[in-house]
Amino acid sequence: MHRQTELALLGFLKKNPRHGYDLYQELSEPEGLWQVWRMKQSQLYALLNRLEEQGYLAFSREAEGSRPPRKMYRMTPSGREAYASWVRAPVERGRQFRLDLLIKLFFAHREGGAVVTELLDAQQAACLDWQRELEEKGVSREDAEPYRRVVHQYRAGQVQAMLDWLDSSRNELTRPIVNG
Amino acid sequence: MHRQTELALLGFLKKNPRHGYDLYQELSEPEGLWQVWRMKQSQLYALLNRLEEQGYLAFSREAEGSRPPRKMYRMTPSGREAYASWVRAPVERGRQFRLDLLIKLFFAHREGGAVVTELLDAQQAACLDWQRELEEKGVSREDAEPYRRVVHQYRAGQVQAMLDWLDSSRNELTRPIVNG
DNA sequence: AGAATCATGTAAGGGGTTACATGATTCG
DNA sequence: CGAATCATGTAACCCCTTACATGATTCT
Repeated sequence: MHRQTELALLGFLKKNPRHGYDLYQELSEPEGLWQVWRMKQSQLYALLNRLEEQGYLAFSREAEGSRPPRKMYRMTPSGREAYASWVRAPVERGRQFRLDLLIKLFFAHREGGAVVTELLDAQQAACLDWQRELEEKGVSREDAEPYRRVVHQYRAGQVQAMLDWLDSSRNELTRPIVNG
Repeated sequence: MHRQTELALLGFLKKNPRHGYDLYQELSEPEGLWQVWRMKQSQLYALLNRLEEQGYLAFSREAEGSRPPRKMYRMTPSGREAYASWVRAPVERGRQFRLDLLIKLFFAHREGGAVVTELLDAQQAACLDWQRELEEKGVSREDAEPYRRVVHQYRAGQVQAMLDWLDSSRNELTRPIVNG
């Protein structure tokens, strides 16, 4: 249970089976996920292999003329389950914001409905917990060590920026769908 | 020229030669660098090996009774140079703040004098450049794609949080030294 | 004719993590 | 006597990146 960013790829396969090359085309669109998650083609193929080994994907080979036969990937039931809980689960560490949370948000948003809200709410709760922990550790200005104060202020600033951004994202991503 | 966090270790060797075990003791002090940079002992030994291969460190073995002989590391002139420019150089990407910049700050601060100020100034300039770039890319609210807006706002929020924190750190780390 | 597209991969290497190895000495 | 300290490392594994391989087809 270590690496799980790759579960995101399942989000591309919810509706139709697709093959790797096709997935890479969509992944590379500069208006989409590419803004936050970039990889080489070979890396995508490696991730698909892993997802298949883990039982989240299954494929059938479809020969077409002379080219290497396409591997048409489809989600397994266990894949659907893993994806559904992945996309709703908040990230725990601050460093996972930049990549994992933005990826989750991409798929949560395109799925529409309550998913975005669930994710943003859960993430906000997680951030508030984190903020409380930081305050309890309480390296306030009484602390004699300047470096400790600076480190603490860095973290506090990060959490606060995340909370602010979560608020603004709720406005951006949930209202327009209702009013459209 | 890829990995350079390890140059930080040179900062421990400015005054006296030290051996690996000793360095690990200081690195592990919970009030110091340990707050932001943690590693296993074996990792430290690996980094020291690398620094030696790169010519930044030299060592002499000092046998003492039965134990494995200490490798007393000292900086080479090239090491001194590399360290001096490392500690003053700002980080370019946002993700290097959490680790690299906080480490730089740790050493810049303990060295006292103008080094902290130089680092903070250079980093502020780099952040302002980055902020300007983001504004030029200008994904403002006219942009029709909600996801692009959200990604942009995330980045803008990050830069702003960093700029605010750099300001507060200047107060924390430069004034107290003058008034002491 | 040469480049880009289609569609899959393998190989090599860099970097980190975890676990394990060694063997005397000092502490409780 | 057993645990922690002192002081060095090696080995295995995981993940990602870069580069290269293949071979037909379609675009310019």
